[in-house]
Amino acid sequence: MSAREHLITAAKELLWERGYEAMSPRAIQERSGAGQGSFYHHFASKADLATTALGEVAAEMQETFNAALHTNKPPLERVRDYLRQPREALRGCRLGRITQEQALSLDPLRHFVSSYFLYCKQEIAAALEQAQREGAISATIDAADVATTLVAVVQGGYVLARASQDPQQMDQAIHGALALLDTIERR
Amino acid sequence: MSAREHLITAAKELLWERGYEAMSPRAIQERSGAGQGSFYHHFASKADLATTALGEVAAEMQETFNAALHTNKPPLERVRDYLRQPREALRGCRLGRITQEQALSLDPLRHFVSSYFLYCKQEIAAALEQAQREGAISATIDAADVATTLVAVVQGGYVLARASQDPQQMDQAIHGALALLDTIERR
DNA sequence: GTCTATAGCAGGATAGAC
DNA sequence: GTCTATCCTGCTATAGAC
Repeated sequence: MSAREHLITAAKELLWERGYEAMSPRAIQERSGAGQGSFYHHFASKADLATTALGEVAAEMQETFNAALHTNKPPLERVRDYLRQPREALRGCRLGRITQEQALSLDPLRHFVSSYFLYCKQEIAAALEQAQREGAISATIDAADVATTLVAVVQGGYVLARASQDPQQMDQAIHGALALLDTIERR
Repeated sequence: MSAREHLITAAKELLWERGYEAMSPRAIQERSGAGQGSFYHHFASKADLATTALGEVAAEMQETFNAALHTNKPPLERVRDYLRQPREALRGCRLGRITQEQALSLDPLRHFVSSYFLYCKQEIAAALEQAQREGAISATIDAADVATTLVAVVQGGYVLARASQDPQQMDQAIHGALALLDTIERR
């Protein structure tokens, strides 16, 4: 692996562990094994490296999301699969965390985050609409609203888990959402 | 208002706007109109001032929460009132934001946040249980799980709103939650 | 209680040699 | 491409006068 790739890998780790502001070029260099010279040879700035790193993170997260939502299962089951995906609740969301940082003002970074959430919401809404057409769930609910709610539950689950330093908070939030989903199902 | 109070007020504002790490003693002094001397005369450190400030914030937020939940309305309606409370979605949650900061390792700060969420969850769960006893909602759902889900929706709503810089994301998440709540209601 | 001066350190980046 | 040395700035806090 080249120095450039080592730097990106280190940045992805540190963005998750500490966030953008708290990720110093020094720390990136130490973790990657690359020196100052390599850093500023391959990237114009810390923001530049972070953009590359977060882009990779966004791509990975979208793939993970698709693994749950793009299967041959019935649509409502695919939504449940998304909710039930394993998550490292205490580490927080790799994209959502940017949301609470000054770095949110860096447009390229924010773009990755908002695009990811938009994608999740749209795919979940599409699945819910399909479930409605198939008569699996109530036709009166607003699929887009509920899709947003479900994505919010996951993000909120991270917040609650970190606040109490208890990963079960995420599980509880997810279980509650699954229970509510069961209720709109027609049997 | 004394210099001490000016400092606390400024810290509360800056904690909301920028978070703990990005809130410099300099900025607090400038906004409060107090000098270095006053700062370190009244508080031992930035962490000390932040603890005092966040304690006041937590108290205010609990009061706001109680305004919705502690009324004479039917329990399910009180839960809805909580969800429908006005929120400045783009500014984020004054307590939830700490969750994504290094400052989470400062135990006094984290305590305010986790206590607040615990309180909200318990009160909402109690209201849902009362609704169950009154036969207003399905008796089969787990009130504690759903209470956690609802608190998570609000926190997630902040995340989504900030990510897209669109306060409507919060409204959408809340609407979806209200729609799901309607579904568990017995009519 | 409040002021000014100052210290020590880390962040982010540049320069120029190799 | 990578290294070391160096720069400037701002953060957090202390010192000591008033």
